[in-house]
Order: sequence, then structure tokens, then C-alpha cells
Amino acid sequence: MDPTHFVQINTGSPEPIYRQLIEQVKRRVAAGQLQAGDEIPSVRELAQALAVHPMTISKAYSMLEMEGVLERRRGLSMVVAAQHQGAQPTADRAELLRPTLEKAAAEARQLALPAAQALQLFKTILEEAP
Amino acid sequence: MDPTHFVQINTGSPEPIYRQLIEQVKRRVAAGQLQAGDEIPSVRELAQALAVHPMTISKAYSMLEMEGVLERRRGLSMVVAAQHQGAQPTADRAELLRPTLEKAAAEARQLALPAAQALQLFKTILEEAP
DNA sequence: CCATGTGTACTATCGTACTAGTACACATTG
DNA sequence: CAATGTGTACTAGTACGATAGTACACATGG
Repeated sequence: MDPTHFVQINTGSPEPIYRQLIEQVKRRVAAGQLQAGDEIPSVRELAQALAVHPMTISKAYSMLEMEGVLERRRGLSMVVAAQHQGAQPTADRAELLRPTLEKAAAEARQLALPAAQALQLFKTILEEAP
Repeated sequence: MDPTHFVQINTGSPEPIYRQLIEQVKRRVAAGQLQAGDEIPSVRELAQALAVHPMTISKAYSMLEMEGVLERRRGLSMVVAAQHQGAQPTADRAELLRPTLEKAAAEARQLALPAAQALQLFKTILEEAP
């Protein structure tokens, strides 16, 4: 597991680092990119790769374990929990995208921007960045 | 100016309150809903309506003044700055929506969600909430 | 003039996110 | 056993957002 491709964080964002980690791991598990039993980068390894303090990583991992996404193995690196066999149906994955799209919709309304124009911009961004 | 309809804030969000205020006012000015010379709610009035400390409002107003969105009148309530005559072109307003849509696109990619499905969900949300 | 309503400066306090360094219990590997 | 690598507990400190209460300069309206 190459830690530099595991997650990308933005230290300038007001969003706390540990929360960025949690959300990204949950999305990758839901997408099936991380499957049951997959090892994740160690606390120290990921902390060094992201230039972040190990305790910040440890807190994020602990919360993911409390939510049942990860499983702890004493003395060994953590792994994705057993119940996450593969990708969830696309309909369930889409629900994880809903909060951000609702925020975008609220902003579009405040901007008095026609729905068609907001949709066109989203379509353009989706196509240009993969 | 009814303060309860001026802005809506989410105290549970990690996004600071003063930043939520700044972004919402800028969007309303860009949309032309707030025009040059329009009075905005007083610091104390808005603070009470939002159940927030007046200093939090004052800081947001100060930053909006530094950015040229608002103008101060000593002893009187602040007003929208003169150069904001009306709504900006929709193309310019769409650019203000871009950061949030780029975040949504990044999440969709992490979820391995097809672009068509992400677009469909956005369309549904835009139509259901006006 | 005086009461009221503007925005703001000032200091103090609180909670959270993050950093910093040390120390521990555990498992694997030789 | 000893070295190495896991995650984590602990305390301390820094930075920021927000709250709390007081005080000031200014403009308006009676």
C-alpha cells in the first residue's frame, strides 16, 4: 500500500485533517477500492508521508474502528473490517455524495443560478478531471 | 431587512460561522439580491436572530468591508458597496459555484460513481428543493 | 441636550484541532 | 531472547473560532 496514494489531504482547509481522512477512507471502502482484509498504511508511515503528526492519524483510525470500517490487530497493522466484502450498490454510494451536492444546490439557489447552468458546470468538471 | 431571511448558518458545521456569513453575503450580492445601497441587518440584531455573539458578526462584516463588498457609515448601519449595481453575468456567478462542485466531483471519483449517476442525483436535488 | 442605535476595541475565557515527545503492551521476525 | 514494528495513553503546548462583558466614538431623532 503506497501511502502517497492512500489519501490526499489539504492542510489549508478548515475541514480538520482527521475528518478528511475518515471521509476518504469510508468512500474508498464503499467503492470497493479497499476490501475486507486489506492492510492500510501504518500510523507512522502515513504520518510521515502526509507530514502530519502520528496522533492525528491514530485518532482518525480509532474513529474508523469505532464505526466498524476498520479492525484492529494488536501489534499488527489495521485492516478493513470483514463485513466490507466489495463495492456497495451504486445507489448506496450515491447517498454518500448527497450532502456535498445539497450544499452545492443551496449555493446555486443563493446565486440565482439556473439549474441547467449549474448542471452544465458540474458535467464539465466531471469530464475534465479524471 | 428581516434578519431571519438574511442568512442561514449551521453551528454544527466545521465551517466557521463568520466564514459562512461572508460566503453567503457575497453570493447574494453577486446574484443581485443585495444591491448597492441596500442596508444590511445591524450587528446586534443579526447576532440575536442567529443566537450568535455580536463580535462574530462584526468580524464577518469587517472582512466584507475590506473586500469591498460592504461600505461603512459611521454611526449608521452598513450598506452594500456602490460598485455592486446589479447581478453579475451568469457565467461569473457560476465560477463562485465551482469550488463546491469540484469537491463533489472528487468525492464521486473516490466513490467510483459513474458521472451520469452523479449528474442525475444533482439534477434531482436541484429540482426538489427550490 | 439626551436617549437610542450604529460599529468596534479591548481583555479574558472556553473548547477543539493539531503538534510534540515520551512511554507502554503487543506481535512478528531473526 | 532481542530487535523491530504495530497502535495507543499520557501530558504539555500552540493556534483558532467563539463567547462574555465592558467601554468608546459617532449619527439620528425627540
